[in-house]
Amino acid sequence: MTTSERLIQSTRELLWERGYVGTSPKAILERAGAGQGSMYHHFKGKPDLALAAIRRTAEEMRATAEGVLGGPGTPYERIVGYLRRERDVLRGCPIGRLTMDPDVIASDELRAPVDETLDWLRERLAGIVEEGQRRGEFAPGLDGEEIAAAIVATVQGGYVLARASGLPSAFDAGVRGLLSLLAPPTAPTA
Amino acid sequence: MTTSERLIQSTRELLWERGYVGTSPKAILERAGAGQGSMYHHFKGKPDLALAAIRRTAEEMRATAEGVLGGPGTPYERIVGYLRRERDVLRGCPIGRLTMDPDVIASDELRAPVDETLDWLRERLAGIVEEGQRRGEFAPGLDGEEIAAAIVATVQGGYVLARASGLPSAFDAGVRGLLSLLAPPTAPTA
DNA sequence: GTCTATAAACAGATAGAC
DNA sequence: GTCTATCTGTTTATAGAC
Repeated sequence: MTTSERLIQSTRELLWERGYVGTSPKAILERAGAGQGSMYHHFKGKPDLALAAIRRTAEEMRATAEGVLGGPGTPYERIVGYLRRERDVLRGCPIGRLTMDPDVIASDELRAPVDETLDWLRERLAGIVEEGQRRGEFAPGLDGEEIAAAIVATVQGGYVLARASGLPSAFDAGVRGLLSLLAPPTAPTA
Repeated sequence: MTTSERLIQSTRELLWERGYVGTSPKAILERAGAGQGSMYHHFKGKPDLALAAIRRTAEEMRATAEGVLGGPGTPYERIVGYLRRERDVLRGCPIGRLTMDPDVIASDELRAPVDETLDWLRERLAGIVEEGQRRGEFAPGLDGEEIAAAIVATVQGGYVLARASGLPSAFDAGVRGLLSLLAPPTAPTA
């Protein structure tokens, strides 16, 4: 792996663990096994390196989600698959957590990939919900965009509950609650 | 206001704006208009002051929530009232955001008030959901604890969506989505 | 109680040798 | 391209004057 690549990977890890404000160039360099010079040769500075790292994480997250959402199954099944997919719950969402970082939110450049990723996810889910409505799986009165927003919010908020309590099961409880409300009448959970 | 009190208030503001990692004693002292000596006289250090600030914020948040949840109205109405109450959405949740702070999560002492507050809220909502079930407002098959977890998660995740996009409406969309699923059959939204 | 002085370590970046 | 100085300011805390 190239030095540039090692720097990006180390930054991704640290942004996930400690956020932007909590991550120092020194920590990145130590983890990457590189010196100051390498970082400032390949990147303009901490914000530039962080941007590259966030973009990379955003790409991967999108690909992972698409793997489930674009897979086989009915719309409801794909949504369940997305909500139930294996997650390192206590580590939180590497993209969503950046919204609590003051320096990320203060920078339109750093915020952009975060916004685009969550927006894409919401739109992708909205389309699936609407597909489910056309198939008679979900009530026709529902608003696809709003249901999608509720789904994404439940996931992001689930991380909050899990990290607060230290229990991954807190995440699952929220997901089960949402799914029990969303469950197609033809296949009730109870 | 006493110096000790000004220190706590300044810390509360900064923890909300920038989190624990992003808040320095220096910034607290400047905002409180106090010197180093005052802080180390009244508190053992940054973690001790932060703990006092977090506890205070937790108390207030609980009181605010109880004001709506313990107020008049049917269970469904009180839940709607809680979800729709005025919020500084783009500022995020002063308690929930701390779960993304590595130093808060790493400390059982700092995490405790965060955990207790969200846990209290979840239990309070669970009781209200169960009350609604007894009144025939909600489907009897639902699990109160899980629905409560979904409600809290939707709020916490709503902040994430709003801050990512810079639009408070993103929060509202998620809330509307959840409420449309939760709406009692006797009073549909559509 | 509150202030300033001092201090060791860190943050973030630049300069220039190799 | 990568490295090691070097540099300015910050972080977190202690010491001691007032």
